[in-house]
Amino acid sequence: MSSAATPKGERRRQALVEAAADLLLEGGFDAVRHRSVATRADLPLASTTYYFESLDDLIACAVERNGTRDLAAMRSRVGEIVHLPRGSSDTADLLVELMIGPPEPSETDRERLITRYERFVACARSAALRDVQRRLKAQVDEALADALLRSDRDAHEGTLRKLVAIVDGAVVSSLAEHEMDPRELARGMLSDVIDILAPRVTHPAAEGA
Amino acid sequence: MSSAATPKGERRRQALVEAAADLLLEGGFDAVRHRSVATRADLPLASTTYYFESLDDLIACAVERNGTRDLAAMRSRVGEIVHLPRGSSDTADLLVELMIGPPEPSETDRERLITRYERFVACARSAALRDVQRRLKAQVDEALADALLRSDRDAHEGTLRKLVAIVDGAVVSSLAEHEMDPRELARGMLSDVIDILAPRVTHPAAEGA
Amino acid sequence: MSSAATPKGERRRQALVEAAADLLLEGGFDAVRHRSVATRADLPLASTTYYFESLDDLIACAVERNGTRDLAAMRSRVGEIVHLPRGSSDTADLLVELMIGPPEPSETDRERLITRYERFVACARSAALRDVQRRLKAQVDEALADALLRSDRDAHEGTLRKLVAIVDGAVVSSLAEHEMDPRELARGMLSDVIDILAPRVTHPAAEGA
Amino acid sequence: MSSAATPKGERRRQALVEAAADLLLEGGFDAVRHRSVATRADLPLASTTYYFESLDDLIACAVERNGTRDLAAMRSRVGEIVHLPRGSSDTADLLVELMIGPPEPSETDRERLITRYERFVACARSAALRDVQRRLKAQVDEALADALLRSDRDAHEGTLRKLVAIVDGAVVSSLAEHEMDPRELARGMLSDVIDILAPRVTHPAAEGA
DNA sequence: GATGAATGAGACTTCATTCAT
DNA sequence: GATGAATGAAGTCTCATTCAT
Repeated sequence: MSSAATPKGERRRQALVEAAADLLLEGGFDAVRHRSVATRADLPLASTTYYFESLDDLIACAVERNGTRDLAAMRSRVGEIVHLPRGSSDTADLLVELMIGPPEPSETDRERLITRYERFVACARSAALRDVQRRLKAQVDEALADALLRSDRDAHEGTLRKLVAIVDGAVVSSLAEHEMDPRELARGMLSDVIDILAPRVTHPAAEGA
Repeated sequence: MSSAATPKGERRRQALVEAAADLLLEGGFDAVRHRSVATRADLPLASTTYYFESLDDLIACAVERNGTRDLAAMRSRVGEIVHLPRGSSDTADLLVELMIGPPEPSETDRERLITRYERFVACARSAALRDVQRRLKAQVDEALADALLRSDRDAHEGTLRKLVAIVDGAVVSSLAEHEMDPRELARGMLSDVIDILAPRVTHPAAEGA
Repeated sequence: MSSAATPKGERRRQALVEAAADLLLEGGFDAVRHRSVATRADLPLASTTYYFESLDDLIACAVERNGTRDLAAMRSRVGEIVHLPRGSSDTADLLVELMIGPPEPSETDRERLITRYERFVACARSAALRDVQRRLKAQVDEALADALLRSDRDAHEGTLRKLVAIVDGAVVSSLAEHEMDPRELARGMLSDVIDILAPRVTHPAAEGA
Repeated sequence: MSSAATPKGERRRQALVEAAADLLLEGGFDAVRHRSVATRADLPLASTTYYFESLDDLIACAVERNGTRDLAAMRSRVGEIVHLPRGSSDTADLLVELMIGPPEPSETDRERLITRYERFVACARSAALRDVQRRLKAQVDEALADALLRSDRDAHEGTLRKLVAIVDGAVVSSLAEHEMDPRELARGMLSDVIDILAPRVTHPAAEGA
């Protein structure tokens, strides 16, 4: 039996989380309802309250799921990049690549991005989501540090945080302007700063060269 | 009679927008309902559908109102600052002061900040809000440029945009961590970058000195 | 227009109260639900929450309605009795007649009686019902005093209260024994006591004779 | 092992009855649910339907349990009273003491009282509860007769029943008026009647003295 | 122009009971 | 024998919107 590893109950619970997470991506928080989740998961309506204390509880799980997916996507991008970038513009590219994803994003990619910042902002009014986010943030920070500070352990973590903030700010700006590509915006914003800061971050040797 | 200029209908419409904007600040989008708005404005329930095509329409107006309030607050802070900052850390202080507001913020200040980023993010799924935001953004950018590029018209607008992005990114991060002060976070992130970029932005003479 | 006296809204509200009151009679508190009331009144489900703050509110109104009906029935029995009873057993008969109703009671009569004591007991756990009951009790006491102390204003009200308590106690006992007629039980219990007390209550002259 | 006498199944069954009886005291019939009972008894949810045909069945058992507790409390009060009361007011005191309990009642005492009359009234609509009540009533009557007619076997049982009815009626009245003490009310109501009836009931000799 | 009245749709949740194990 | 899992039915209540006046 292939399901031996995960008992049926847990599988169903996860199906609901998955369904809720998908709805979250597609339609935001307002799209997550007992009914919509149950229908999407092809499970009875009452299963949503059977497996979760409340809808807020289910939503928190879905948010975490999407955060984890987001993180996994980021990590898989880290894995795909074998060689560290040499020049400064490559550093911008790399960070953008990791945080935002590939160019010519699919609709899903865009939704994933929107959902990430919806999550950040939703934390402002929800203690439960703040808990979720705290856990996620630690892992994301670690993944990014792994990828970008790998070759230079002395580089300021603080500098990385600034670059991340620039990207976050760029993306948030781009969300409000449909026609603007968040990658381009973020890349443009990063480049100048990186020209000055990044060498010290990732390529101390490059400066000496 | 001061109300002679604005006919009753318009005054009522504005009262509803005002009420909805307040609710938006206090409780986010979910708090804005026909009934809650009408009650808050002390007007009949049906007036909310009489003066607005739909709840979404009313919400869009309320979002714009809050954006305008936010902008006005920013402008009034610009007016309060007589002397331009001298050093680089002052530039960070100034930008933070303008974008985030005074230290030891009131609950209202915090709500205003949350609401701003809720607005940004909500634009991602609402074309109507994007329209609103486009109009607002132009004015905010102008106000910030006025204040910060006043003494150096040649300075890159692009650089200002980067600094703004850093603050936006910092604030978005801080929303998810209740205990973290967005001002401190933003100031810290700005300072290093400004050490390098800002002199060219606001104080070209300072470098020569 | 025959409805000029009571506007439509009020008529509907009353129809709901009436429906709820009937359900209360027929099935007790558990039978009063939004759906059952709306169906019975042949009105939309949402009307129950439109006209009443909550189901408890509606129930309180229905309880009051039944109390008022009960009182009206009692008063009409007072009206039917032209001559005061002469002898002691007549006093028992009279009180029983007034408080319990005619012999060979219809099913409705029995339900009315049950509902009365359900009301008393429900007050123990519901402050809202206590308020209702306070109002009703005053009127019932007055009606009974009117009927029984009419000819002897000096008679102790306290004595009447004791007789009422005996009837109440008798009825409560009879509720638990289907086969026992509350009238018989109450009458039997009253007679002995009345032999001694009642003359002083209603027929002081009789003693002198 | 004290539990050897009662097999596990029976012990669990009783634990459920106990839990349901407690809930009945604390919150009335509405508080008794499969889930609340199981949780309170710290037993699996399904045990409630495993050991009982239905919730109504479980409730009937709980009602009986509370009736038995009530009876036991009454009997223990009988046991505490060594000397019979001398005067008539003592008879009122005694009956009140036995039926209602000690002055300055605890919250639990009050709940016990409420629950007793909830039981009486609930019988009106439930044949199952009437069966329960029939059994209980016989025992209560016997206990009261034991205590009050002990010294005078010839005294009318009917008279006792009247006194009991007065107390029942007084308590039912007091349930609807939170601020009124059922003991005071019952005592007041009894005293006059007892002045006349009670001597013949409990102390024929006392009169001669 | 304005609004009180109204309601269909759907929200979240509870719960008695069944059933496979 | 026991129980974890499950769910259909129904509960209370909210709400955007319509419409007659």
